Amino acid sequence: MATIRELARQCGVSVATVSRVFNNPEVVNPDTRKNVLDTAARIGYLPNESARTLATKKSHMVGLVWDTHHRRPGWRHPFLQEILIGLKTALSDRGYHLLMLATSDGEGSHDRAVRRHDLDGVVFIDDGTEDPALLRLAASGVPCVSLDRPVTGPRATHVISDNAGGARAAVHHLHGRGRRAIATIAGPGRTAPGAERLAGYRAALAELGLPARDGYVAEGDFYLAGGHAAMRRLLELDERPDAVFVAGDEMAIGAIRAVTEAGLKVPEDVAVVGFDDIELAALVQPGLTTVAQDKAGFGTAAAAALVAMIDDPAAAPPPPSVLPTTLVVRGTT
Amino acid sequence: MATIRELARQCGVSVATVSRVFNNPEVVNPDTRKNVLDTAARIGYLPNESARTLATKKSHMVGLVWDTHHRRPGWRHPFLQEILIGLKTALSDRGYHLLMLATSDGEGSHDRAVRRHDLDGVVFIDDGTEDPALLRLAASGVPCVSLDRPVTGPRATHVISDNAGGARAAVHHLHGRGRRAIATIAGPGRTAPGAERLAGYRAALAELGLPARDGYVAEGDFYLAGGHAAMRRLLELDERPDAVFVAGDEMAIGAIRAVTEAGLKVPEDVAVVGFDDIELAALVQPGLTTVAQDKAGFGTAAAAALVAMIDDPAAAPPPPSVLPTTLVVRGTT
DNA sequence: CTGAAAGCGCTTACAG
DNA sequence: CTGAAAGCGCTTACAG
Repeated sequence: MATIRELARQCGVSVATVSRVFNNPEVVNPDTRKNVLDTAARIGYLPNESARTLATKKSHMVGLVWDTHHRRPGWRHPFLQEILIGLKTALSDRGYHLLMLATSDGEGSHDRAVRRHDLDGVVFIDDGTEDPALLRLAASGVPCVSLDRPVTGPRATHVISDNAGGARAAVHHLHGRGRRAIATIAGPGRTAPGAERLAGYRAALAELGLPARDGYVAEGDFYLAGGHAAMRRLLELDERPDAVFVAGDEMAIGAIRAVTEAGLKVPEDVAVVGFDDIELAALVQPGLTTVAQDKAGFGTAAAAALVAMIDDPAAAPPPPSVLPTTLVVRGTT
Repeated sequence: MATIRELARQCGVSVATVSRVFNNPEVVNPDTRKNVLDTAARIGYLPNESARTLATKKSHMVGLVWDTHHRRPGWRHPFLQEILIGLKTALSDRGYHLLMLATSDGEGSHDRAVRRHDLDGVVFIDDGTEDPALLRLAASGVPCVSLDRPVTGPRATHVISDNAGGARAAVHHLHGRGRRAIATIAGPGRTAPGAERLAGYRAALAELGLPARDGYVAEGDFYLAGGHAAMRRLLELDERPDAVFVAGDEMAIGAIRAVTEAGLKVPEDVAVVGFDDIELAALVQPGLTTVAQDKAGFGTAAAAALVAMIDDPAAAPPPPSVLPTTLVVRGTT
């Protein structure tokens, strides 16, 4: 592979000049610039990234921490693919690559990988665990953006859906459909989406003057089986709910199954609203009414926040992005 | 950050010795080795990857080419997440990170990124397009493994499901259920899975002595809407099929919808077998009988092939991995 | 078993 | 606008 030295030789200039052509083009004479560019294209010169990183401490790579799955086996994100597309696209438009950080590597932990590779920033996808390496990272001053979970750090911010708002909209919708005995199947309280959606549910009840009955809150785990089990508990109540706001679509589908198995009908006997708007929501019969998240928005917002921090090391971290949600009404309400 | 020089100073040895401790430990005196390791841990020394890569030309990173989605908008993999988990885990166990290669970056194309970053290998996830940059890459001698698509190159191999075998099993299963008018909804002929599953279907018909009727082959696009449209065409045939092998689960779900909309029943009037065994297959009602692919197997097989090529630059590429499939019988047959 | 030295391919003050 | 030189943090023959 041609090196900068070789290119410089062929152009009859110094390596410094070649370097400037690529990094600071406006400072070099237009003619020599053109000459360098042309012969670079001709001989197939490509700057070596390791050498650049070594010299500048900028790797043009952003780490992605996802799935500490040795700890939470089977953990899945409901729309990881959409997030990755959004992230990758937005990042690459700005010249950054995404490095998927391994969890079980010999480097020990994520913060080590970040230092070893001179990563310019990192994005976490929350898996609901408290990873000390992640907290160290956020505290270390490396630009960090966390998805679905607040973080604090000198250069850390997060992007999250308007979970409470979405939950409120769901409950108001149910109320508008004439339902008054509205229960909820919540996500795990240790996750921000779980906690915030539950808070939104409660706020909506208060706004609507509906009583907050203890038994009407069943906690699930965001998975189908959890939703199924939670719904069964709800159906055994003396005052059976006539509607349920479920904090995740997978759980909602499990819940619907439980309703059907009990010989009841959705939405006639029990109306159901989910959260997420996963692909499946439109495919089940009847279609699932749900609170749609801006899936691609996670990636683009994260990339924008990251790049802002990287570009201006002195700036305060951007405020958290709160992505609006949209109620999508289908057949279950 | 502590550098090797600083660590060497603190240990009273040369940087060469420190380097050996990390790269060739058996060659250094046990006592000095221990000393180096201990003080490295104490002062938090971490070897800088860019410097290592610059010196050795090994980056310990593998590129992932996925989603040239500016060209095929909306393209999705039915089980990308499972593949990524398998890949990442297997690779990281061997000390490699995964770099997601951007498509729209300033580097132009994938083969450039590979050279710039000294990537040790690359894995492609087929999107059904012919990317010249990918062909160049495979031809260049960089270790390559392609998923779901044959490639040729001095150090290239691929991993693919036993598509024909799976298709045959599906048709034989339908035949065993007493069906004799068995149609198929095929994937795009330009993709290997599309072509091979169709070939398997035809082979099975021949084995069973069933006629191969022209109208019984409808081509879809692997997506729901395509399966729906294809099924409608099949239902309009004079000799309506009583069974259909659909080359992908999403299409199968679309096909089932078309059957239902036509006032017919699955499986009574038309039995359906899909391919993939996506999560959804177990969730629809009735459950979709389908040919399951070894989803995690893609990642682990790819990682193994890649590492084998990386570890032995002189070796011939490993033969293609053909992953066995499994028929999962549920309610649609 | 260990050290001195060259080299990997860039960038960036510093002079001019 | 351009060049000479130092430096980024490692690895690896080559001697000893």
